[in-house]
Amino acid sequence: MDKIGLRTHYAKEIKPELDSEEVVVGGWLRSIREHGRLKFLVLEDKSGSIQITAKRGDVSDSVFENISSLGKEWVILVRGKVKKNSEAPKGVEIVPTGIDVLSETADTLPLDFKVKAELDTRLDWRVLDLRDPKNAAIFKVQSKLIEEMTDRLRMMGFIQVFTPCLIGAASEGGADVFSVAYFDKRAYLRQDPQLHRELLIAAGFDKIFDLGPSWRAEPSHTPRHLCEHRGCAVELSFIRDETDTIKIEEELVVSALQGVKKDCREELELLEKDIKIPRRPFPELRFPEVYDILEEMGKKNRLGEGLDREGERLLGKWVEEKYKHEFCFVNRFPFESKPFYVMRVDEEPQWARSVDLMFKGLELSSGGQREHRYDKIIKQAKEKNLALKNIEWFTKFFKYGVPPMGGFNLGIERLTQKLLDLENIREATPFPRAPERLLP
RNA sequence: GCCCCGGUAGUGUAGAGGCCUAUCAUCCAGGCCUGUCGAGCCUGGGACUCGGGUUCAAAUCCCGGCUGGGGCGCCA
Repeated sequence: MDKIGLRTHYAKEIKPELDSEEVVVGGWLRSIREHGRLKFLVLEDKSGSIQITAKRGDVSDSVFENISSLGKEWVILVRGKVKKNSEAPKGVEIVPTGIDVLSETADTLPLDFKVKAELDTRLDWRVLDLRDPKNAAIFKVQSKLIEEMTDRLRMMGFIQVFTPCLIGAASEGGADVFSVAYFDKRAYLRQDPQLHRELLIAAGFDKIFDLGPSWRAEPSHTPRHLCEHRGCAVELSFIRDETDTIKIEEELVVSALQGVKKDCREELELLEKDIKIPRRPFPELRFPEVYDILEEMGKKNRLGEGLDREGERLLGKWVEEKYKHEFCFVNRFPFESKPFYVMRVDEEPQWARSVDLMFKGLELSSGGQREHRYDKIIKQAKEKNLALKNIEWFTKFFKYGVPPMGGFNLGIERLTQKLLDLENIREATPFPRAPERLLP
């Protein structure tokens, strides 16, 4: 491809070996340091930063004087000559022959790299906030996580599908849904791509994944909830039981972490994080033993109860102490606490083949084996007091040949948050949607 | 949805009825400086969330609004 764009090099590509070469770099002006007859600029682009050095006499008077009129975060294009210099930060700098201003800023910036602003303020000014390489690094890591998981899935024979975000009937009950006007009808934003994945399995797709958003209309004021989040949602058929989905999920998580550890060195350094690759297999805890563990730790539970926040934390702590592991699967949740479509253990119907993946005491995903037998689905829907008519669009297909299947939906933002120990999940999405935040 | 806590220059803070003409850092403007490292020094600029109330006196106490955070529920 022919050379396109205004630049000849990215900042990172300016190396001492290019000494004396004419280059053009472009980016944001991060710092201006004036020392009378000597002025330093730091220009940063997506690749990194490079120092621009102007000595009176070494550069033209107009370039020299012009530097004083520039401001932080202006977008500039610098033409100049590369100079190898051991006194420069990376052993190299650029002596400018011309500086073009592409864009200026208002007087005072609403954020300041030197002062740690509150998250809410940062999010109000998110675009500027993301210019801090530390904040941008989060999304380079996130991109890698997704890349590794989807590469791995494709390697294992999964194909990517898109299931609808707009649905005609609120699917699961439980979580509240957003409703939207749909011509003269009411539609809902999906809470989970779950049911349509099952239908594709019923169609014979065998191994699929959907990477996309889900919405929850819950006014959750916590550092781990968003109103809009993304999931890597996997579904596969002809499984022996829910432990097959566990194996796939484990594989994905380990691959993702290995990829980040290998390819995100600079980002992890900026974020001051070290990735521990989890030992396999991950511990798997099952109900009702989970009750015993919690009781051992001083928490009483009612039979039929799932995990609450305290339970999650205690379990995380227990696994950390007992197995020295940050991950664990929790299996065989009480059917009482799960939706109608899960598969129960036939011999012990109070327990479901429902699996959560926990990471550092937080639920990362939900899944397990789904009920594929029509009669059972109908029976379970009745038990949950669902109006059969409302779910007929889904259940009717199970009369026509559906194999055993299972899957899970792994929360991308939660994985990112826990992996990087971010205090708030809102830091793990560029433009978070929370009960009080719909802009920018 | 329930409970708890907060809101002071652009940003982050100090402040606990009169010591507030409001602290400090950063920021912005101007000045000095030939090797800085998100420089340093000097001068200047910039704020009490809004509306009521109590009091001789309110950033400070009380009530309400707006707004943000946290805990729980629910969940990815």
